[in-house]
Amino acid sequence: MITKKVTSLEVAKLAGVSQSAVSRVFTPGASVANKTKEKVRTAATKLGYRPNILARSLITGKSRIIGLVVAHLDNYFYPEALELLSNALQKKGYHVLVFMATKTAGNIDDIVDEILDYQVDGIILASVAMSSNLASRCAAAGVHVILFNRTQDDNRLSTVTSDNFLGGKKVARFLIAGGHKRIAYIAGWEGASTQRDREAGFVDELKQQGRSLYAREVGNFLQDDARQAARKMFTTNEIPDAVFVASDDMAFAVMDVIRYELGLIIPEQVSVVGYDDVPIASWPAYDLTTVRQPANRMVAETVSIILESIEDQETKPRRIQIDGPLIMRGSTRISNHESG
Amino acid sequence: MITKKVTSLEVAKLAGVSQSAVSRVFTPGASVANKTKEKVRTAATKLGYRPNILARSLITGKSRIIGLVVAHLDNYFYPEALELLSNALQKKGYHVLVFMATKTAGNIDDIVDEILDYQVDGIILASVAMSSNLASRCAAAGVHVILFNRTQDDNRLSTVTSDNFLGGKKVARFLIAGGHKRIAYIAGWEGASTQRDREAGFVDELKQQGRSLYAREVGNFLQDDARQAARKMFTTNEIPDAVFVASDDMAFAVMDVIRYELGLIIPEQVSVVGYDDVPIASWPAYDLTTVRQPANRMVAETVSIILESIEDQETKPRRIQIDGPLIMRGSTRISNHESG
DNA sequence: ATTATTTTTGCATACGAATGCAAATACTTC
DNA sequence: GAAGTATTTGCATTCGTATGCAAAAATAAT
Repeated sequence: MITKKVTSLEVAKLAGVSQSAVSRVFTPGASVANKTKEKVRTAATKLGYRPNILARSLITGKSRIIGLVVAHLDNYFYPEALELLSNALQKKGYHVLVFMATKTAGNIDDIVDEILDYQVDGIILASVAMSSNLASRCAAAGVHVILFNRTQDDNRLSTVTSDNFLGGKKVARFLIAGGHKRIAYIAGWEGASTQRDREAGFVDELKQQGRSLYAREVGNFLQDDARQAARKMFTTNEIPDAVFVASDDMAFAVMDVIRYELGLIIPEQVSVVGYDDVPIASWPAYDLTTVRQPANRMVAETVSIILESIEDQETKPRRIQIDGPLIMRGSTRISNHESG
Repeated sequence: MITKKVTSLEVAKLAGVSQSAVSRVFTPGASVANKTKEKVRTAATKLGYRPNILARSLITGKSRIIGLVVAHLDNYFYPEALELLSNALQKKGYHVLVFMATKTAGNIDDIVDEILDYQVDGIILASVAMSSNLASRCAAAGVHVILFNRTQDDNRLSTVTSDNFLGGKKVARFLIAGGHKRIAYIAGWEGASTQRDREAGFVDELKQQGRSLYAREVGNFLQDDARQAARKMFTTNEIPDAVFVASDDMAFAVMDVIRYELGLIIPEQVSVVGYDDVPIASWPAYDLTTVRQPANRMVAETVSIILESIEDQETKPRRIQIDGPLIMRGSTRISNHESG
């Protein structure tokens, strides 16, 4: 197998022009006569020439690569977000270099170091936090960092999330209006800002209405932990009549335990609410009431922030919160008058 | 924001050595005295120096980037595979540049062209085919291409799949042994080799046992189409008593239609079998009998093929088929003696 | 101590494309 | 047709790192 990379020089030779001319033809906005553009184009297609992005990056300092760190691909929200992100960036001529954050915490910094090695134009951290020391290094390298679906108190980072606090409030309001008396919560991983904000909003609204949490367990955004939490929560004397689960993914596991292990009826005996509105939530088997995270709008914001920051290095970090509606489905009863 | 990239030259200056020395310190296997290695290392960490992978690639011709084209991230099998792939390659010092194949066919070639622009060391196409013309170009560029979960008659391409034909046979054998009389099939997209092989194996085994398909519809690997197919298939006079659905993802949609739209009982009235064994298949709400595609082994093979082909350009393409077990769960009845 | 051998080092160049600059060409305008 | 302006073009250099080669230094052998 003969590795034959066609270079601009060969094209130049064939077209009878200089290498610079070839480069200019492939550089939008450069000064080239139509005549030579023609010659170069035909020579290029004849040889199958395409500019070497890596070589170009070396000069321009722009690689058209965006680094994406993602964990939890097992939670449906992230594949969806990844697909949207990749597509949106692709349309703008950028591409996504993927880095998996392994579950064991603490290695994010190493990963970001690896990312920087590739001279990426920007970094997106999906549901992952970074050390402030590393944030400095990124800033020094001129690489804009965006947290997707997570916030962090560092004003060098942009963040894009849904309005988790408000989302939590909406759920509380809805459950109270539905006549629920014993309202419980199954938390996500407590280190996550999304978890904290959802719970804060939820509890805040309960308090405003003179209520408080009837029960609380931690599911860590993991299905196994969520199942454990559900077992514990629903094998007490007087079980909750409603539970807000911090993510859809956990909510499915909780519903399965409630129905198939404990034989309880949803929503008659227990209402369940999730968060995310992943596609499965609308499947009839779950038909889960949940707060939608508008992935498309979150992605759109993320992309626009990142492109802006690439074009204008002086862009200030932004913090976007996108409101998402409560999607009412069959996993919750509206009022307890019939069943209570 | 001052973009300050640290170069090997600056490190060299600080360490009091030549640029080559610095380079050698970061090139495994190069000849450097321990003393200078020390000096360079400390100077490097002091300045926060890390080699520029892009510049390195220009020289070595190796980018340590693997291009991955993926469609159908909405089918759980692919996020899982992506995670495994990315992790495995990460461990070997490679990274994955992701390209989404939009549903509209035909543009794969353009995408692969874009990939080649990044001077990738290899290309993985997940559930996607390519034109033979493009296969030639990749071969010419010295880039090894691997089809993941798809085959194609082109001996320049490596392919890694599960043994779909055998998988189909296993399902047929199992359904017949379970006493099913009216056995139906809901196909995936007919352009996909996986679909064809699964169906071929399934029908082949039926034939061997003197049976034939009782009904057949096409679901195109899409949930919407699968729902339509199910509605059509199960609103006839005498409905099938078993249906093999070409993917788990479609099978879930089919089960939902069967249960919640048509009010039929699974498995008493209909047995359902899927293909893939995605995580959801084991959730109690579905508890789906299915053929496991061993994603981890498929990924391991893929990675080993690609690394091998990078190290040794003369590697011949390989075609791997991995056997996967039939996972028996509650969506199928074992024998019809009780219910029939 | 001297020579032979191995290891280490720096020099210079290369990778492939982009770009400032000045020369060359094309186009206006009178 | 000459002078002036605008557009194209090529030359030479640059980006940051790797590497063949020969000189230098360190080590081994005698």
